[in-house]
Amino acid sequence: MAWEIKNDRPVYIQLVEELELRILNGTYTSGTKLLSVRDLASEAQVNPNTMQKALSELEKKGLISSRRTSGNYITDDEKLISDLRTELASFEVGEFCGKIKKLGITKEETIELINREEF
Amino acid sequence: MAWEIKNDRPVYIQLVEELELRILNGTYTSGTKLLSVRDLASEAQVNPNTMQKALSELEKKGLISSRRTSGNYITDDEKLISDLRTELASFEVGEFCGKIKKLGITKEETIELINREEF
DNA sequence: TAAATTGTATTATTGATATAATACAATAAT
DNA sequence: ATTATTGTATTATATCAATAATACAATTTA
Repeated sequence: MAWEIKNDRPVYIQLVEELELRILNGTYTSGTKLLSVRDLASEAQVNPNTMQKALSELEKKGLISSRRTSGNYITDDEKLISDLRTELASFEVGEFCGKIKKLGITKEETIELINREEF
Repeated sequence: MAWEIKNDRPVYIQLVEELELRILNGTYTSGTKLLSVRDLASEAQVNPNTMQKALSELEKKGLISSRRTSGNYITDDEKLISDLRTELASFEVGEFCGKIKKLGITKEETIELINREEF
């Protein structure tokens, strides 16, 4: 799977975002085991330490749980996942509309632009 | 005017974005003189060196021109401003739709969410 | 003319981030 | 029982970003 890591922001932040996205959109199935730190790091072509940092952030959010010698597991709390997905969507909409509004684009123009996009 | 600088990304990048936004949306009038580096830095509560770095980025883009002992002037090329505004709007729409799509939100849901926003 | 303001450059210091290279104890796998 | 794998921790190095503190020449302002 594609890991598009850029140089414009801290790598570990981008890893957190990508991992979270994959949990929220179901790419990583609730309750299942994740690849190991080293394998994930290899896949994303980053240092294992950096991936470890990202995973520890995800554990803080309750999205994964790390079992010492077994691996990292996606949470089985599907309501948490669903709620966070809704929350993230709302956040993105708010951020986007804030930017667009500041540019002086109207709501109608915005919807027109979105209608031209492929989904 | 409000300068909302956060810690999540390089400060000078955020300054470039805010300055560019103000030029594109007309807050800073085409052809007029800008505040001095020091005054802008004071207003945004950042180091003058950081503001200077942001201004030099804007000059690269052609949005301002610096005159040695006189000050920084907003470009009088209104077509450039208009074009960049359209370009930025398209970019934001594309980025937003990409994120929303990855979350598994449909176009209809997205438009519904936007309709609830204030503009 | 004298003083203040301008953009710009320089040097130094600090903190955050990323990578590298190991290391270890506990458990899983063979 | 032995080996391999796991998350985790440590130490070191390099780079970028931000701030601080000046400095200077040219020009504008008083």
